[in-house]
Amino acid sequence: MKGHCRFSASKAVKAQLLLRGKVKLESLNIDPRTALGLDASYSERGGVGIGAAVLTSLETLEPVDCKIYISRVCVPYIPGLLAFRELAVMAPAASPLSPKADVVMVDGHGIAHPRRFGIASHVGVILERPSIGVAKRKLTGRLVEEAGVRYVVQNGEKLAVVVGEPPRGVYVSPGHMITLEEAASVAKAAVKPGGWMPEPTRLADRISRAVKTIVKGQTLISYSHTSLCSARLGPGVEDLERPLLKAGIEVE
DNA sequence: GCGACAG
DNA sequence: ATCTTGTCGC
Repeated sequence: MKGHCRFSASKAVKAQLLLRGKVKLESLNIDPRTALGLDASYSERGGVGIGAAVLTSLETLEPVDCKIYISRVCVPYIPGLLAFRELAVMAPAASPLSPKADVVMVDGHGIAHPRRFGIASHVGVILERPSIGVAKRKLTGRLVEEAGVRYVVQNGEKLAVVVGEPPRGVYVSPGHMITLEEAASVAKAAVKPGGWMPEPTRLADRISRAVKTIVKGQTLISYSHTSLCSARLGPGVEDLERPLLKAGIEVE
């Protein structure tokens, strides 16, 4: 039987309004050497979510460690409330690695959000780590160009910097414990030559998608970085242990 | 009422 | 984000 899913959008909004008071946008004050890239994929028919956290060197832009968390999901996607859907699988994947990361980079917006509390801010506050939002599309605000730099602006506030040329570009906004300028600088430096997405979130995206094929019962042909990963399983997906082990992914 | 709408 | 066939381009 499918478990009940209770989710109140109005209560979620209230939680955001409460938690956003914790956000600090002060300077990072260091040169970050590692970033933890976060993303999630879903096997919708099974109602299963896959959260991936990839610790990435900002010197080499190569992955150095990876955690996967898989669980049933039931919260719907509602624009502005993305975090409530993704955090359930993203946070458990991220917590063991976040102490080792200088900054957390999340697929989605930071303060470039209607209530200034996108998923990257939410993650930063929860993990108490500096965080950056990297989104492929704009959620709120308008585009303004200033001195050759394009910003997302709302109510006179600069919320995000556009890195690259959309749709082959990303909107970068601070999540927590970092400034807009620093967030943009870190994200830009994490884009490989010829690439358009910063490596930490790009790697998290690729790995979570690779694991999704296993969840769907398909065979993972080969993806070199999955061997770096270890997975943990939430309630209701214990039957995935075999296929994951067979694909070379350690299960804790 | 209308347009916009991360993943 | 996911689903999904063929199709267009490097």
